[in-house]
Amino acid sequence: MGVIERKEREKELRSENIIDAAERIFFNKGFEHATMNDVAEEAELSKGALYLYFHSKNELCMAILQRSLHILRKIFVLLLNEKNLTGIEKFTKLAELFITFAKEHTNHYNSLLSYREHRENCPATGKIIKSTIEENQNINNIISDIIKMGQIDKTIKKNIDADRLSLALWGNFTGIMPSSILSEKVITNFNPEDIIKYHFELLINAIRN
Amino acid sequence: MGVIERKEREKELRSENIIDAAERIFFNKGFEHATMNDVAEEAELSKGALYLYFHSKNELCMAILQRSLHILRKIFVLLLNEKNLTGIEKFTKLAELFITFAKEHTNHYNSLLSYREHRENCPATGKIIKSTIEENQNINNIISDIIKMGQIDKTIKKNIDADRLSLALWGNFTGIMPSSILSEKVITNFNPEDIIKYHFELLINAIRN
DNA sequence: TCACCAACTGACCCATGGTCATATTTTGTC
DNA sequence: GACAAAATATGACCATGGGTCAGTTGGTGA
Repeated sequence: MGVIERKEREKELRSENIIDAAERIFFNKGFEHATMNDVAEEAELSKGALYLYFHSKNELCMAILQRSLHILRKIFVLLLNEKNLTGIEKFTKLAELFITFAKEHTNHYNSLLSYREHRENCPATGKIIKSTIEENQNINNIISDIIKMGQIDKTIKKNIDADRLSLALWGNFTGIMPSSILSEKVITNFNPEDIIKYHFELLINAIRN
Repeated sequence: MGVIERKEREKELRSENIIDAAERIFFNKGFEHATMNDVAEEAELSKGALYLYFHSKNELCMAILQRSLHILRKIFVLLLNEKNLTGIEKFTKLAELFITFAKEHTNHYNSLLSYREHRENCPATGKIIKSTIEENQNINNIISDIIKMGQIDKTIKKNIDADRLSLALWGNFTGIMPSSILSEKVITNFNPEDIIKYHFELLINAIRN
């Protein structure tokens, strides 16, 4: 009797459906202006039911953020496993992929930037928070691994600290600059893409063997 | 009769007092958990009075953020005007100063990271938003100028794009990584300081003449 | 002394996150 | 099929807090 298993699957499905609905609502109205009633309606559930699956509005948001990280990780994994590319070539492609991600998954990219805002209001013990941290860690490891591959195939200098550099890059990727301050046209004519690419160029020069 | 002038001064003073109170409350309770009633009480005013000086809670927050930028700018101006330092030396000191700022003005530093959150809910026409953008622009110009000084005194490569590099650095400084994701002990043993310093090291290698 | 006006007050409005007693559906048992 | 127990869902309700506004206060200038 796979009743329990089926129920578990259904519960998982409901949860995913709620996140789907939340994405549509949050991405459309913005986190602050979207209400839990909106989400409930979109999910074809009552508000109370939402709270059977998520502790709070913030946690629901973290679930979306986790998805964003998941998408990005999958993209990076593809790069990591690609044959016929040297380490430094993969490293170069990182910037490109990230820009593509920001362009093609703009809403998800933006969700990453509100990590702080939502994270603070979620208990650290939750499953969602844990997955989020795990995804994040994975992404850093992938970047780090790409650098290390470059050191093995001798296209990246041996003395580069792969772990530190990967963290620095990640910080740069998710810096608030690209999407907010920079997008104030008043401030600059450069677009975020420009800046990220230029920054990468300099780093590549610094680490190339 | 300087009555009008005096009144203007007093109004300005009130405004500053409110921001003082708001800092004490927001920095203590956190933006989300602090209420306008708290701020009003701390400022020894009624809630209604706050709204004579600031359009919204978010705008009050932007006023704090503007102060943060102002503090940081003053620090950077000192560096810019320092004699007896070459361009590359000043550039090197930028990282140090920023880390010091983050350590000694942690609350103000954190306020910078919530730019997006508050910015979205403020009309672009407001005086506070304008000053914020201006301070931001100034800081970018200072960083850019430091790089250009290095190019003049030949300690920094001629072909470095000062404007783009300054924006990339600013993005890195205000990335969400340092204070949030990185501070999850689970993820890494490095502290933000480490990462920023290492990143700078690489860049310095790349741009040094 | 008085009219005026800017500064200020705080009771009030209302939107919304979150709760909970109740209702509905599903499941297991006989 | 009947029925109790458990799981799931409902939506009226509550508390909170951002924001408003009719009314008060007190300084100013005539």
